[in-house]
Amino acid sequence: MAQKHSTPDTNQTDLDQRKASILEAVVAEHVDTAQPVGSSSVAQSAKLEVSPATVRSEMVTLERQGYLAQPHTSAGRVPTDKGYRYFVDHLKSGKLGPAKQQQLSDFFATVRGEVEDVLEQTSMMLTQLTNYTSVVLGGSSSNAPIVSVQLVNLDAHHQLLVTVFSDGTVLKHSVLVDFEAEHTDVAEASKQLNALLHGTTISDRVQVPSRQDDVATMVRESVAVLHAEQPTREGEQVFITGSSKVAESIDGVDNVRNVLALLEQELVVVSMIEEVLAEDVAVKIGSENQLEPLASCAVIVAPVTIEGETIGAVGLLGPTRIKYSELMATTRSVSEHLTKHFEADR
Amino acid sequence: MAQKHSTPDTNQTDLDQRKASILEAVVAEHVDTAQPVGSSSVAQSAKLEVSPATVRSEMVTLERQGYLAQPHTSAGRVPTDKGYRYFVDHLKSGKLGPAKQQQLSDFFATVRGEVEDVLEQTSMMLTQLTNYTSVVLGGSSSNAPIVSVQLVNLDAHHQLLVTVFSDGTVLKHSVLVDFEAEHTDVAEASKQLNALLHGTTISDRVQVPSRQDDVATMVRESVAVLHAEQPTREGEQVFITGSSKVAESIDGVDNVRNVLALLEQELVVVSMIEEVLAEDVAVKIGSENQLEPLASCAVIVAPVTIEGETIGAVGLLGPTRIKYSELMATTRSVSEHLTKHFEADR
DNA sequence: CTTGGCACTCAGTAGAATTGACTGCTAGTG
DNA sequence: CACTAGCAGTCAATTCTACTGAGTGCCAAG
Repeated sequence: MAQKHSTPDTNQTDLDQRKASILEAVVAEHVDTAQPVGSSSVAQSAKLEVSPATVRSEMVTLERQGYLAQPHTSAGRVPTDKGYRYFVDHLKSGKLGPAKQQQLSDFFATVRGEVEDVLEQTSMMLTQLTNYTSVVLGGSSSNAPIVSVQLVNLDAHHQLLVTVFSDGTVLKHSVLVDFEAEHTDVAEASKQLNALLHGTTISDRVQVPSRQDDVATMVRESVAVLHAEQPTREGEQVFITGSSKVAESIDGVDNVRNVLALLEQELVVVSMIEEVLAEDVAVKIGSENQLEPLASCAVIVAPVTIEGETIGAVGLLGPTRIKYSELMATTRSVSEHLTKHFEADR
Repeated sequence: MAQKHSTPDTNQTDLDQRKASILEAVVAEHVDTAQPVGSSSVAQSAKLEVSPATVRSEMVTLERQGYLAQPHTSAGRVPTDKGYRYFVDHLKSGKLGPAKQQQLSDFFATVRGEVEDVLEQTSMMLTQLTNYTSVVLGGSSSNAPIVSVQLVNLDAHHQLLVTVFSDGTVLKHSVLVDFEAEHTDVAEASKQLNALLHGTTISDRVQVPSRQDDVATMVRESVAVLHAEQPTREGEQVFITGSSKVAESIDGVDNVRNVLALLEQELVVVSMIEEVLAEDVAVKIGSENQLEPLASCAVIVAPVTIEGETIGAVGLLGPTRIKYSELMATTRSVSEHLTKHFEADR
């Protein structure tokens, strides 16, 4: 069998040179026009000098193999998710246009301020640059050691616990007590808390005093409320920009609604991004996404690392019909810039 | 002239009893069906027992006066913005269904945590309750006096200034110095800052030491960076929930996009809400909104006050075609609950 | 002033005819 | 055997036509 046909019919991961070119041409044109593309236009555009008829027969096998699909009999072909996947996998990493490269450099040269602000502005910039929805993730603080803890009196029954972590994150929690707290006691509790917690992380457990006086009570309360932080992944920072772009790039009102609803659930977004990162895959196409509403979307993600450790991520969300090469380059570049930016800060 | 016609033709603010009923009926049915409403259905639904023909002639004058409009000759009538305005102005304040009332009470009975969290959850609840986009605004911190200031060492050149305000707001700023800061110096600077700033507000100007030693420099830097906060309205908290509802309630992809884009610019939203509050009007209908993209939207806003002072706002955004009575009651109720909630905290 | 009646208007719908961009197939060619 | 030209077939999209029906404006009579 395999000798009879020059192209074996098993599910192979590599395609004929010509088939690959045809697939590439189909992707390119469909990304461009949003229309199904026919054999004749492929025959013209692809480097191969063959007749439309030949292209057609190739497309038939590409369709059988699942790389292309036909909306209906008399229409042209459209890439399937698998088709895009092949295209992406065999993409030689494109580079960024010099104009955009410049724009990026300029941005990172001028941006400054708190980490949150930088991340948010990066997200905005990315949206503006690509015209798609952008997601930027900042790492959770739960691993950083505590640098300072302070209990502040708001009123007699009402204290505020302010915790500063070594990475600059600040967390606040209110602490309520059922006695009238003296200023001096609050100060003392603050001191003890510092001694107790300095250098520990939020997941470390510490020995709290069991005495029943006011100071000890406040210390116990404070530690408890801080440790309660753990399970809820507070401190994860998510910046989603350009949700409105969903409305113009995704079609179908229902789709738009579902994707927007999804974006509103930030936790879902975070876990989605993390899943993608964990698999060390930078692109998820259509149904490759676990989340049903994203069946018509493509997600591009790149990690932000410091000293080899992933501390965040940069993501883009668009329809499957996007310029993968360009957007992947952009995303990669932004993540690299961010990495460099944070390393310079240390 | 005025004697001949019982209804003078000048632009009066009050309508004939019967015209009012007709307008009301048109609004009611159009809100319900989203369709233009015809004379006969009005004749049936309105309390008045008149023939469709009579209704028709009344509708002609209502249209001439600008309360109604016809999409095209052979269609029914649709309320104009002015029509809705009249309807809203003459609405006797409706009340909330007992089910929703219960739901609200339950929510506020169980909600707790930081102010931000309460506001955010309120926004979510409001969206869930109404199925429209909800905006909740928390007051700016710039007016609250400072309770505590602390300078924390992150590394040698890198300090973090943590400021706590009497209302529980916490602000952080990084402070960079070009010398290696001693731990003891940082502690001393922290102490001086506290002495200097405790009790002042962010807009108060204070005397800073002019000495050139390390401690004084850090103090100066810190005060400067804190006071720089002023112009940018940091500390305003905006919680926008249910943006995805825009996609289902507003029609026209372009409209959806524009409204979403607007919501993304939080500053714009804030100023919009503030404008509405300043005029002490709770509802803006269609073109009454200054912002062009909102021409097909209605905005309902209610203030949240503590001791007579406005510290925030609760808002709803939907199409002009909404149940004003119910939603206004809901918004009012939520704002009252919030007000009570925060007063109880004091 | 109100009403029933009537002619008129016009968006929306349904069906038929047409178009045109495709394909799949087949027979022919180097 | 790979390729191609040509042709018949398919089917969404478009256009046209006729029709329907909700709703109006107007008028004449009560």
